[in-house]
Amino acid sequence: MSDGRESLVRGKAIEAAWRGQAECLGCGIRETALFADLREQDFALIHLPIDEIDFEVGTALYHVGDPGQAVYTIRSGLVKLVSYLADGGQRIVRLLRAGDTAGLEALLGLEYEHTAIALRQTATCRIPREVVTRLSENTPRMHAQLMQRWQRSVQQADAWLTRLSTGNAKARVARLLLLLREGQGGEQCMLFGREDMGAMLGVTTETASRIVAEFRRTGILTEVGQNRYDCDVEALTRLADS
Amino acid sequence: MSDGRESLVRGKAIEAAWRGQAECLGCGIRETALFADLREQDFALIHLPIDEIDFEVGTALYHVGDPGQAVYTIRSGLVKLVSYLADGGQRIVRLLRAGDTAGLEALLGLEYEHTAIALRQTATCRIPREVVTRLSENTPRMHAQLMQRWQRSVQQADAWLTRLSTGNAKARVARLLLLLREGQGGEQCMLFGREDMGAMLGVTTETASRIVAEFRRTGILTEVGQNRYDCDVEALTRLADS
DNA sequence: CGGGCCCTTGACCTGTGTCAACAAACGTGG
DNA sequence: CCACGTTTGTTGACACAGGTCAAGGGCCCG
Repeated sequence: MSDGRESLVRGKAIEAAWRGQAECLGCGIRETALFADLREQDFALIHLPIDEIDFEVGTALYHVGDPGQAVYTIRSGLVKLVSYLADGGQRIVRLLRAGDTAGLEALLGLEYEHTAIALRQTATCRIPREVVTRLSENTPRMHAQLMQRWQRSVQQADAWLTRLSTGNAKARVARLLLLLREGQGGEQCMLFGREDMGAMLGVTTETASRIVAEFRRTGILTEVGQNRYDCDVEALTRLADS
Repeated sequence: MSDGRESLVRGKAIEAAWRGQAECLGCGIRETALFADLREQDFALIHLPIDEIDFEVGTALYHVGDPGQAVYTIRSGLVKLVSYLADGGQRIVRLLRAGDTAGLEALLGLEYEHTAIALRQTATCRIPREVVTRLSENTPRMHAQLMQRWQRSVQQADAWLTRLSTGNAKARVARLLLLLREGQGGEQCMLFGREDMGAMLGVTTETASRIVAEFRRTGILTEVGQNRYDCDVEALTRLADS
């Protein structure tokens, strides 16, 4: 079970000291993050601490239904957004990577819509809601960035439906592999638990397992380490649109 | 075939005269629309014509790939957002109803991400991109509304995945019917072509047809007119979470 | 009245879910 | 560091939901 609530018990979030505006300004990933377009003067508007928080694999950034008090910029790692279904099952509706923003709904004063769980060791910046609100009231640059973030979320959600939840199981797995490969250069890609794969693709754990196993037998995937695979992009692309 | 491109040929969009700011101010559905929170002074910022455009059933508001020059507020009717798949098939990723906004991606200078097609006679207001841009640069009220629109899109996309693309076909149809019923009071709901139903649920036309037919035989649905059905909400709710 | 179009239904077959067993990997505590 | 229990991945057998292909019927429109 990769249930976030349980995970919180065993895992532990590591909270770093407040870095403050100087750090934000010089942040290594700022150009891809929420604060990308901000100018020096804008940072003076930050009046609340922005914490750097790391999450162990399996721990939750936040849970569905929690009051949304902050957004999170993903500095590195991988986060799944989980929706729990009426029947108790779960469905992963999106993945967030370095540069992505989690919990935008907090900016509207809403509760979080999903549970966000780290799939790998993940580094984040926790930005209090009020900080973003104040910035976006005072600079159109923040405003534009927010629109882009929202648009990206919608686009990813749509792609998730059309690419990962459509077609037969083999094609879905192929598309997922291709999606994982891009965004981490090279021909390699890192997989995760079969249960999570199933929850992303809308198939059972067994089906996910069977297909990965078959891909390995046919040489489309070659294990090069702990859940790390080398993949035959050619073959996958062919399978992806079938 | 309910292909938007063909539809444009037979259908015809009816363009009304420009109503201008006075009309917007007094618009009957403004409180639910994009301009909901605007104040009187804000309307002075509108410097381009906002056309009222009606679309016949089957005609397209815009096509995927078109340069996004405007957003559309749906005044009444029903619009499907269609994504075309690699294999030539199509998938409906969302439905827009009165008060919803279509084509928000235009505000970022992007091409339209989908093809938007009227499922019923639909009345819209076409708002040029520059109008919204200028408004949102000058009033935080526009800004807040836009955020809400984006959030709503994401939420709907996620719900589409978890409710309409998960579980067995019967449950999906049941959830679709419940979704159609809400938002048009009463126990009634209006269906559309089986092909469209299939494209929404990720099943074939035949499966959609079979299930609707079965629901009619078992009395869960009762036809009360041209594609209009009375539905047993109890039974549907039971089927929906199975 | 004739031609399409869409809905419905049947027969058949394949893909996936389900249930169950086992193996491998992992973590934990002695 | 090893032994044990737990979790996770793999595989098989089987059943069934849904896809596919094909035919027929109703309805609207020209």
